[in-house]
Amino acid sequence: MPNRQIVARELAEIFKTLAHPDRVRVIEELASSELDVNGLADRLDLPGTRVSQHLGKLRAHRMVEERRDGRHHFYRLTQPELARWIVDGLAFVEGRMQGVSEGQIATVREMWAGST
Amino acid sequence: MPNRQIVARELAEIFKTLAHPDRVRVIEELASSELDVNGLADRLDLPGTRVSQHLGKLRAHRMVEERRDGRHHFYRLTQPELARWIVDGLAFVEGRMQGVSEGQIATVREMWAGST
DNA sequence: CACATATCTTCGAATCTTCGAAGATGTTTA
DNA sequence: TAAACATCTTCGAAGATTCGAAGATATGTG
Repeated sequence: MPNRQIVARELAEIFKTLAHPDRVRVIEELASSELDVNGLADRLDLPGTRVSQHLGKLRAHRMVEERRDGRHHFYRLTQPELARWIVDGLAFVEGRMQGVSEGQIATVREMWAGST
Repeated sequence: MPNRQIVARELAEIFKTLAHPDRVRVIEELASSELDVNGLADRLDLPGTRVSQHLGKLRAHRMVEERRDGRHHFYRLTQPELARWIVDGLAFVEGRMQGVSEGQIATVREMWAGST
């Protein structure tokens, strides 16, 4: 009856998949629009090759889906609610951050969670 | 104006802290009751020394708080809502698991989320 | 005080992750 | 077809994580 353990293992896999700042940012970008690798690389100011590697991991865990159009590979969230859930996790960030006020966190929360 | 990056970094820290099945289980145990290290070790069937190491990491990230009574160190969640948020993450587990039906996941969800 | 109990910390090996560089694949353009 | 473009995969070094074992602390007990 080790269901709890199996579920805990799966949850830990999800957390591991999200446990990199670049991947968090990728997901938050994809929350608002489908983008290709270079589109993401531009917005996040990261080398395209690195974005590709992160997408490979997100793809392996079925967190993103790919649509190819010519030489472009467009990505979108498999489950868009994932982005919202991550933003909800900000509740556990507040009070842990040096040099960033709660107001600033609220601003980011709105940018990400937001309709803006 | 790299607030988004700072916030992404903090979120990734949280995910990293949760990115181990034992720590997920520790948090879900603490959701229902305060426990000492051996109490956790018994319930999770893990060596106490390992539980202690995991608690050390959770403590470092202020996810648990310690109360000492004699030689016992009792732990509880700093923010009990954390356990609920983790359970909400199960929404992103379903469909990814081999050998465990959705009914079984639902059962675990109830055990953890639940009033039981 | 000596001893047992409860927990923490340190150490080191095995394993995993990250990241840039280089090479492979597929697509469009000239 | 050659060249440019977009992306993926592989490789290897540097760094981080995990885990048991051993040693350090602190608190009760006889």
